[in-house]
Amino acid sequence: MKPLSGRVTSLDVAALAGVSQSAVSRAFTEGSSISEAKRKAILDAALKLNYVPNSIASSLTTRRTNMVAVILGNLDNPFYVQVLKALITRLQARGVQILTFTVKNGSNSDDALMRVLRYQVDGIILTSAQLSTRMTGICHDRGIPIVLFNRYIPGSSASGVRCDNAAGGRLMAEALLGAGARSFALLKGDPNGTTSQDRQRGFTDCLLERGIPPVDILELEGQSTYDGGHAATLRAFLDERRPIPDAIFGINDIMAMGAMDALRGEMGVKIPADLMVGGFDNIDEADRWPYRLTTVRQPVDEMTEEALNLLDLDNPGAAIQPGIDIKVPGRIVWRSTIPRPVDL
Amino acid sequence: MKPLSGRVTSLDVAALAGVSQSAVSRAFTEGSSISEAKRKAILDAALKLNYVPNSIASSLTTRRTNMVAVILGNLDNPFYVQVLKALITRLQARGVQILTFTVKNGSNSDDALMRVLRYQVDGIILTSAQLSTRMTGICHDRGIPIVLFNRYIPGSSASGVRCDNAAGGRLMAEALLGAGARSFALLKGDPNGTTSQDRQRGFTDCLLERGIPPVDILELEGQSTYDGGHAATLRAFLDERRPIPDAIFGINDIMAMGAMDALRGEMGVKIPADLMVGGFDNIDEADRWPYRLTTVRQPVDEMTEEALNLLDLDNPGAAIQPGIDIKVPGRIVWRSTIPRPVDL
DNA sequence: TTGAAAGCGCTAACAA
DNA sequence: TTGTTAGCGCTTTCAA
Repeated sequence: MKPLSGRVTSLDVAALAGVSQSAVSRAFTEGSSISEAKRKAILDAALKLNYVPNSIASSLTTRRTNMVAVILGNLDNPFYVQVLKALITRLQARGVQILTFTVKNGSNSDDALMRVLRYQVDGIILTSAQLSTRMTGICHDRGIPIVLFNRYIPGSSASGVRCDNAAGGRLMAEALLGAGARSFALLKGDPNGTTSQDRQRGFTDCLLERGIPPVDILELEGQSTYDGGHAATLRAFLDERRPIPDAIFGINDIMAMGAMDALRGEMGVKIPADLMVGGFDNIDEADRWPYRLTTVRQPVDEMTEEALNLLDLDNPGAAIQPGIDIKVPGRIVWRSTIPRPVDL
Repeated sequence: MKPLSGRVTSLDVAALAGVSQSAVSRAFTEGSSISEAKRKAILDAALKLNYVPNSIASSLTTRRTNMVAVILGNLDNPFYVQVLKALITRLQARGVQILTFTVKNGSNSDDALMRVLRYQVDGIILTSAQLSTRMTGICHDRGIPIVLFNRYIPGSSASGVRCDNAAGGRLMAEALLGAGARSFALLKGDPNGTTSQDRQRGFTDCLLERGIPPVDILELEGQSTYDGGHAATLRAFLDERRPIPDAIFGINDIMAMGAMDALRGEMGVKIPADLMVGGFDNIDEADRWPYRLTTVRQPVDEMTEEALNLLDLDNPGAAIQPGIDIKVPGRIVWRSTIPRPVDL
């Protein structure tokens, strides 16, 4: 009895093993009551027929797909690759499948969300873009937990985890001030992202509080990308011939790296001698020889862990908690782009 | 009639719109015969109820999930991130969902494949690891096309796309010879990957043919990672004090970058004055100021395009073609780690 | 163009 | 511990 072309179902296995179809189902379900002998016979038959249980079919009855959607903005930023990796690792370990989506940064994720909903995912992790209240509503009605990663929707009840971005921005301001900087450039990121906004705000607020006049904080649009950071730096200091400040803060590492390459590669600026630079994220590249970037570390592992906790995949039925907003603190990783204060 | 908690089905919509359930199904199916009036009424009702069609349920009857599995080895290599990005973009544009998997490099992907098969994916793209003939068989029996990306299984009938890695290796050997190199180091990658093997073979074969004695080709194990390339370089030239050769070829860019950082950062070697370096892949980072790496470009767009063609998602029923193996040529991208021959 | 009815492959009561 | 039976939410004949 060779496996016929196409599909082998539990019925085929049942027939070969001489049991009922439900017995087959039980043999493949953890903790189902079935005798060892029968299970073994069924597994044998299944192997012989190359039977693979159909999760799609079982999802229909169990109302669980064991799939989670991960919606990402920007895979050009290594930080989010790192996040994706961490999520995949954790989710895979739990036997959960990952439906991956990308959404252009700043654009609305409603479409992506709608498509994902059709697949009856058990949960959604969103690292990108806007989320309409209508969508939050739909997910809520359907009992699908949705977790925002490094993002929050002001006034929404969606849960999320994020780095304490504002505090991180302040940390960097303090670090730079402590190292003696008095004039600054701020490489800003995606204007729609709360993440960028918070870091920027924390940074400038702190500077202002410490008496730095607004004129001494030059704001540059870096688009959150390497190329954006590179281009903005060139434009400001080469094309527009603005004076080089004491320090530049890239709202994320990848922009800071773009700035560094522009500064050193095209303008011969020495870092940190001529100018200090600070980043945010602590991506792997920040530790490499060309950069050795002092930055604010985001604890990816803790953050992804918390995100999955919020998803609470083990408690399907559980009423979705109203907007829990977890803020994980970042901390400075000292490397060589900012002289470290000796007072430690 | 507010949307009840939980699930709204086509039946609910049918009730509200005053039509049969099958009419609702038709309203949501392209090219189904249904009157415009009815369709509009149904769509209205659906909107009112926040109805989202259940793809899981429809997959059961149509036998198509519109999901494709992408199995990846190594997201630490930016090249594969680029591949993933390209695949996501293309697949998403066609309305296909992506089930993402990672498999430890060199390990067997059977488990991942089995899990994926349960989800009745319409196709599989595999960039990683081994693939047992049993698995190829199962996929074949079930009519699931499987495409190997930059990999092939010698003697298997699985289709695939790859860069002409051997030819690329030769290209680099020629480039280095042309620039005057006579002694070499070869940073090898994953010993189980055909990709690495082919590049290495092409490289050494060419060198040998051109009269370079084997003693002048030092082989280093770089594990296909930045850290691996970095460490192997340090070990060979710093710890073991081997003489620095004229040139080093990193089987992929990320290893070459690791080597460059080790050479310049820890040993003060000048590139290309003291030693030339060649890479393979042409990842974005290779073009950046600290590296400006001369490398063999893999045409990611063409390759992913071809991969999807092989998948042939539009012809579900079509008998799976027997092992088509597409080889796309790479070409040298000249930058500054190898002096460019003037004879052009 | 429409609706009724029969499944798709599985799980989950319910009896035995 | 088992088998029987009734769905899960949809698509798809088949008649009307």
